[in-house]
Amino acid sequence: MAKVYTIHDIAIRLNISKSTVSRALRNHPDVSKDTKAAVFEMAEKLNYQKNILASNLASKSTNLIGVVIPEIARQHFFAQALSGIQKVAKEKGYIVMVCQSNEELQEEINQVRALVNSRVAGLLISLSKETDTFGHLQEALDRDIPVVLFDRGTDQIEVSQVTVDDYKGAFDITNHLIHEGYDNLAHLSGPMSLSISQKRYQGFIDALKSSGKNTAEAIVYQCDNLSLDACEAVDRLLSQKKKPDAVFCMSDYMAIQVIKHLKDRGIKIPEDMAVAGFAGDPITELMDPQISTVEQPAYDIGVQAAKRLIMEAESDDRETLGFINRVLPTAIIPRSSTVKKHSN
Amino acid sequence: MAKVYTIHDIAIRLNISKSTVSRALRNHPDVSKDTKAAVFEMAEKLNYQKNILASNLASKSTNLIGVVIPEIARQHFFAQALSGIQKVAKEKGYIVMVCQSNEELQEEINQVRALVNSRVAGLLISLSKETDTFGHLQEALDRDIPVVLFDRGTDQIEVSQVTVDDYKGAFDITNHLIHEGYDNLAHLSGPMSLSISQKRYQGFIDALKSSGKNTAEAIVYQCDNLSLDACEAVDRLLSQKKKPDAVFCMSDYMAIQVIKHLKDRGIKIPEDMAVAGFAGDPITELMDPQISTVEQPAYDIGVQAAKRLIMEAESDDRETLGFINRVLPTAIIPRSSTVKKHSN
DNA sequence: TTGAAAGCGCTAACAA
DNA sequence: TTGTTAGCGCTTTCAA
Repeated sequence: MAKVYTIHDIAIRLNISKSTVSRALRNHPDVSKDTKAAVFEMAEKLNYQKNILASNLASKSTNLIGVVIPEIARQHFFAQALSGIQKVAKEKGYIVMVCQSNEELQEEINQVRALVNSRVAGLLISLSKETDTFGHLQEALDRDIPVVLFDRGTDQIEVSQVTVDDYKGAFDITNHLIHEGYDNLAHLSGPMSLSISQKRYQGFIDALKSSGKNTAEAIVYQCDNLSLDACEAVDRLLSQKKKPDAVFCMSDYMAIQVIKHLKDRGIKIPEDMAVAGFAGDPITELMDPQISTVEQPAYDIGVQAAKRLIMEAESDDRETLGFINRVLPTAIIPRSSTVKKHSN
Repeated sequence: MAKVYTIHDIAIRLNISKSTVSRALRNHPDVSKDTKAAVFEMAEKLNYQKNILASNLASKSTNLIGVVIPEIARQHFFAQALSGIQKVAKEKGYIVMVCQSNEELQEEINQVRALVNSRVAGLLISLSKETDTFGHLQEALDRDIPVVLFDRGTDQIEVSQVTVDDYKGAFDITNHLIHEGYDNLAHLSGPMSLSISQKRYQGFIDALKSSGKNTAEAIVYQCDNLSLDACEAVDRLLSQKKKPDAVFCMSDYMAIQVIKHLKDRGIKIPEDMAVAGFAGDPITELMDPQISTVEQPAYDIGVQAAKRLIMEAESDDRETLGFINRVLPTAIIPRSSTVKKHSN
């Protein structure tokens, strides 16, 4: 096993003190150019690598950012956001630790605790669908660890948040449906515990209202389980007395599944039923038909959330820094799953 | 800011020594039941959380597992494998740090270095497509940090590996194509720097051979860029003098894109051209047509790789432990993208 | 500009 | 079974 050198080894060899080596390595201004040069050279020569544990322990701070997301599989959004986070983290010299809550509150709590115990510099969290209590976040804040919520936020606790305009996205895509001539709209919503579900639902409802539709009759099927049983959902849609001619799904993955089941039953899309999703997953463009969706700036959400977190982590006056609540724009992408071929 | 208690605080309050508290907390056998109870009670009362940095520094070991994967977006496989890793890690009390290399060698090196500097207990790596040098892995090994390669391995360095039977999967799916009556097969391979590309390619070739086909004529289009330009690939396929009637793509994502472009040109699948993928991404089942693919035990790869890594990390005699080279089975899933409706 | 010394919070001999 | 002591490798006063 290769010997691991420490600042002590460098100090001995250079006949200077540990402290000077430590300073030199961190590019402290109070170290002469020559000493620095010598230290760096020796460090290079010995292939010295700073012991981060010791460094963090002594300085009482880490360069770790903890990220907790619900689930990474099947969610292109989170993969993208993560890339954004990692890009910023890298630029600023932080290391990212990613954990999944699997949409479970208890797991989210465990992960946050573990991260807090690892003395992370800050926490980036997208809430699980079960999260209706926020003590675990408060614990982090109490320990002076900043928390920034991204995509899935809440107004139950005061922290910075970077989200997307879910309401407007839903409103716009619903409007698009209406303008395409669909008359009897349905919505497959997510669990109402999630703020994004609520906002998308509200956007849907308000778009109906603003077009003078009777929202009482609007068909809404709430899928508490995000990986819905599309088969059942489709059954429900088709068994309505007044069959819907368009359905707005709260996620792209839902839309994909719904489309499959509709096609299996010989239902033409969009002629017999239009289907729209939400998220802007690139896969929607590769489907047949291509799926209309609401694009989210996933990467950018990650970037902004991470930037803000680091700003809060490095601030010496968090009090006056306050919190931000950034809402990034969404954009609808109309495609053939909602646009009839000869309908214009 | 909430006060953070240490073992010192507990010791003072209980009028015992720090060491006893430390032992009690770790459930050391040499501590009386009563003392333990008292310590745990006080720890609970003060909401004591062990400082992992200090603990790790003193014990010269961490409970961190570093994972480096090429890219998480668009790769259901890695998301799944990650879940398997996290499950095992959690069971055994480890924390997982995930990094992406973005298929770049330099980035992979950086991540490995960062992880090594964080004194991880072990490294789980799936090589980037550019990785053709292994000094960074050797550095980790030299520091006595075990490395286990998963999915994307190499025989250039001696470490444990958990992979999948890429060769057989490719062989079987090609055979399936042949048995379905396709005659002129093409293969869209990945970069040959990747062992998985090589093996899948070889499986394809050998299956042709074993059926007495002329492999010299086999159409192979190598996509060095994993996110291939499907449009171009399809062009190439269609411009062959002897147009292929089936194409085996080295990934599901490739297959999805190829299918889209074929359909755009009015080519019927599988009548005019059959398309098969590789990976077993659940999305393949939701596509139209459903895509034949080769299933990989993604979650299980993660589980096995993590178990092995932890075994190596916790072993006090790595020498005699040696290395393993576990190859998990693949299974082909024939679906309608390769099975003609009335073809049996 | 440099060094000495104390200490971050914990673990781990060694003694008692 | 418990306490004492000495670190782990670094940062950070305080003095020089």
